[in-house]
Order: sequence, then C-alpha cells, then structure tokens
Amino acid sequence: MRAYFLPYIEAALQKAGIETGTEIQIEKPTDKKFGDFSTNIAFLLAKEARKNPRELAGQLIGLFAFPEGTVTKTEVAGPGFINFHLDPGFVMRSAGAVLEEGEAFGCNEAGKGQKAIVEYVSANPTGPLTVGRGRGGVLGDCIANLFETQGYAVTREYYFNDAGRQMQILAESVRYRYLEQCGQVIEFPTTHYQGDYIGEIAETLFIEHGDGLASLDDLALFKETAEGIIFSSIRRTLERLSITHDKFFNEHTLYQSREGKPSGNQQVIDALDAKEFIGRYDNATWFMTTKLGQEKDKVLIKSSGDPSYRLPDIAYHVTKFERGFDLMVNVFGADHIDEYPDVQEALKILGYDTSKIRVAINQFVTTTVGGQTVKMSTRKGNADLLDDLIDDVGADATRLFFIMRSKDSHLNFDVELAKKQSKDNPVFYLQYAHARICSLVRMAAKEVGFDEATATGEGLPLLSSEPEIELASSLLDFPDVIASCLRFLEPQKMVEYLHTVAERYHKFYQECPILKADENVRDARLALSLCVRQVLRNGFRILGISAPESM
RNA sequence: ACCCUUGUAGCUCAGAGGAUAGAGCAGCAGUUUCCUAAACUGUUGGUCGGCAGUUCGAGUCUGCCCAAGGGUACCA
Repeated sequence: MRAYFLPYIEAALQKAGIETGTEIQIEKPTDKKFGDFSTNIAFLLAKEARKNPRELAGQLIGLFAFPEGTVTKTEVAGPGFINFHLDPGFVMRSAGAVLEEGEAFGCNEAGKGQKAIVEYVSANPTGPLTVGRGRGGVLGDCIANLFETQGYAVTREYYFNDAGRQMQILAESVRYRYLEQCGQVIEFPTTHYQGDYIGEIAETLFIEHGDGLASLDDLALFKETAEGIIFSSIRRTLERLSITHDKFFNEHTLYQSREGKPSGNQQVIDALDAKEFIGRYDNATWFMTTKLGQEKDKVLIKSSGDPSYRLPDIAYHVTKFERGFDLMVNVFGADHIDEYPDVQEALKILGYDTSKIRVAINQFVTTTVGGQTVKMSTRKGNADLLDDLIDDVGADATRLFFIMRSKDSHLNFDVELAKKQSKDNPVFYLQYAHARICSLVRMAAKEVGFDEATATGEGLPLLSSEPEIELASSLLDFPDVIASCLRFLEPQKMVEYLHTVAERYHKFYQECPILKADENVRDARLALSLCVRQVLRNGFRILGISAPESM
C-alpha cells in the first residue's frame, strides 16, 4: 500500500517544486472517516515552504495524479492532514492478488544481494535454557525470518564460550556431585551451580565409570561431559521451539593464531594499540575508555593473562565485518545492556562502520500462575526452565507469548491464559481463524465442488459490504506491517496485526453467508477466505507458529 | 551514587511530535432453524506516575522528582 502510493505523492511534491529530504509518512488513520490512508507531509514541509499546513495541503491535493480507479477522494482535513479514500473495487482487486502471490505476498527484494547476520541465544553451555533466554531466542528467530522476507541472505549465529571461568566452575560443580555419588560427604560451595542437572550429569559419569574418577584431578572429563550433555539439551529445547542456527561460533577460535597470523584477540589489541587506546598498568591490559569520556578504563586482558569477555567480544564483531556482512543484528537480554557500547566504541576506533550493526534488547520475563508472580532468576538453580514452560503450554503459545508484547516491556507470561482454549488466548484466536477457513474450504469442496487449486481472486470486486471491504483492506497492510516490524526490530506488531485480520475474518464469517450465497458471490467469498488464509500463513511463518487445519 | 528500560481504563498492553488517547480481557446487555458460538454485536470505564519547560501542537521531546525491573567485576 505504502509502496504503491509513495511514488505518486513524491511526484506531486515535485510538481509543487518542493525538494526535500524529509521522509514522507503515510499512516492509517484510526478513524475510518479520515480515509484509508493519510499523510502529514503538509505539517512537515510547512516551515520550509513558508506556508501554513492547511494552505500547503490545499495546494498539494490538486497535484496528485493517481491511476484511474484507485483513489476516489483526496481531502484536506483538520489542521492540515491530507486524507485519501480508496475505491472499494481497487481494494478488492488488490486483495485478490494475494492468491497469485501466495507465499511471496509480503516479500520483496529490498535486501537482495546483501548478507545479514542475526546473532541470538548465545548462551554458554553452563546449564539448561531458562525462560528468560527463550524470549531472546524467539525474538531473534523472528527477526531473522523478517529479514529473509526482504531477500537478505541471513546467517543465524550462536556465539558461545566453552573455555573461561564459568565453565571451570561448571566442571567443579559436576565433580563435587560426582564425589557425593561416590559416597563422600562434601560441602557443596554456594558459589557453584546448584541446579539438579548437575547431579544428573554426575550420575551419568558414575554409571559409566563407577568411582574410578574420584581421584582424578584433571577436570577435563567433567567439563567435556557436562558441556556435551548441556549443549545437546539446549539444542533440543531450541528445536522444540523451531529455533535454528546456521552456525555455532566458538569464542575459543578467537584465541588461536592461524596461518602465522596472530589470534583475533591479539589483532584487536595491536590495532587498538596503534590507535593509542591501549593502556598497560596494574599488571593488566586496558581499553582506555577514559579517553572517550568514561569514568573508568575497561580491562581487556586480566592480570592472570586471560582475556576478559570484552576482548573476544570485540574480536568476534571484527569477524562479522571480515566475513562481509552488510547488516548485523545482535539480540540479547537486558543484562547485557552495558556491554555493547564498549564493543561499538572499539569497532569505531578500528575504523568499522558501526551503522551496520543493530541491537535488539529484550527485557526480562516474569511468569504468573494463578495471579501469583514468579520472578525468573538465573544461576541459582531455581530458575524456571524453558523446557518446563514448553511442556506446560506448548511450543506455539510459548513463542507467541514471548513476542506478543514489545521487547522493551517487561513480559508478564500468564501461564494459565496460554493454556486456555478460547479467544482470550491470542494463540488460539489466531489459529482458530485459520482452522475455520480450512474447514470452510473442505466443506465447500464437498458440498459445492469448490476447487481451491483453481480459485482466483478475479471475482472479489463483486463483494462490497463493509465487513468484506474492511477485511480485504486489512490484508493489504501486510507488507507495511513487515516493514514496520523491521524498522523497530519488533515482531510484536505482526502479532497485533494478525489479531486484527482474524477478528475481521470472524466478523465477515458471522455476517456474510458463504456456501449459501449465489454462486458468483459464494466463490468470491471463498476466494477472499483463501486470501485471508494465505496472509495468516505468511504471518505465522514469520512468527514461527503452526497453522492448524482443524482444531 | 551513576547508567538502561518501564509507568496509559479494574487487568494485560498498543500508540513514527499531529485529528475527539485506542485494542483485548474482565463487567454489563444481547446474538445459534444457518458454513466450527473455540465465534459475533452493543455498551460502561482515562488527572496518559507527578511537576516544570520546548512547540502552532506533547501520552510522545527536554529537565527535575516518585515508583518497578535490570545493570554498573581483572564473571559472561
């Protein structure tokens, strides 16, 4: 819709002799009486045109030259809005085209030839995924799906570290539990991982080795076993939510020198050093962020000689640039919010174009059960597990609930609502609309020999009642909604949109008889239903939820 | 102490500086000889956390204050 009309608005501005870099905003008015779409350009351009908005708008409306049969009325309203009213026939014709476009409806090639990387989940293998992690995982997956609709070649990446101090603690934790299995009485340190899964890993080792490892000082076996078991559990959990990755990037590779070249970490140090942003004192190596106005420098290499997480993080992002990505999206939780600016500053100093990086930060999740709020905590062992949530409410509800609120708001996951089988539950409401259409199409095939394979949208202009036009009109918004989701890295808008489509379909279904209508009208209504089904499917695919054919 | 996010109807939340602030749920009143009532229709409900400012115009931008969550490691 926006893409269709934008050129005509630009042409009108040109005719008026207005040259401007101002972005033209086309919006859908909340009130129907203000037309099908409107623009506020007269406000935005009033100052530079040295006219008042109403006057400028009045001048502009004479200059629009839309194609025959599209816009029926253009008017100036309020303090200077320009409102456009669409020809219902145009709306119906356009909606009918959804059938021909099928899965491609909503897609375009804006990102063709461009490489994008979306990094998400990136949890270290120190324990099973928690509910909080799930939100970022689903968000990242949806964002990757969104970019794919624009023709980007998307790489989905998981960045992890299996070296480092946390893994050491993990190995020790397993060893303590293992010694308990062997019958030793030990005091389990409060600093270590408390979760039940540690005991289970220890049990696996005990079953396999008996007490043969009790005097083993080397932690390698404990670490490897734990990592193997935990990683496969993480992957299994992600798989249940249809979250996939093309690549698991091991942080450790940044520590290794290759082909005679220094390691990625070392290259970052050298490059920052050359720009005089490296300081060496207190036995450590520092990124001199005080030079950028920050209060303290940041440690890159600890006095122990090991890099802090910040250094490989920078080196990791360097690899993204070296791998030639045109767009890099990082998805992470609010607990990492302070880490990112340092990485960005370092990359800027190293001469990389950080405008290619976009960051999506999601706030935390609390779950409520029976009105009681349960806070999700990490690392304590009492953290709620994502797997348990999926067991409880299913994969579709888990996914949808994670993204049906904006990522910036703290999510209140109502477990009971997610299980409800009624319109209160958005998952059900959306899927029911889809199932209802499938059922209708099955019935039509049986009763009146309707063949969906040969159906076309050509008859849609026969339909002219309000529920039909409203429904068709909402279908045309789909590409704009995708654009909006991408602009804000916010799939929540898609959920809201699909809810509107479903709602209008239910209303249409209620008010317009389909199988009992005259043949031409019947087929047109069936075709419209197929268009709705297609939009729902395309939307569901972006959100990663299933499209059940019956319920 | 500082930094980030949030604060909008009883509840959960939308609101890209613009029109009379919107949905959904709950509440209240209705709809089934008819394709899925797992649905639909109508309706009640607001000091947009508070105060000041910028603007022709502020829920939206700025400052201060209040409240909730998160972060401020030679942990990741």
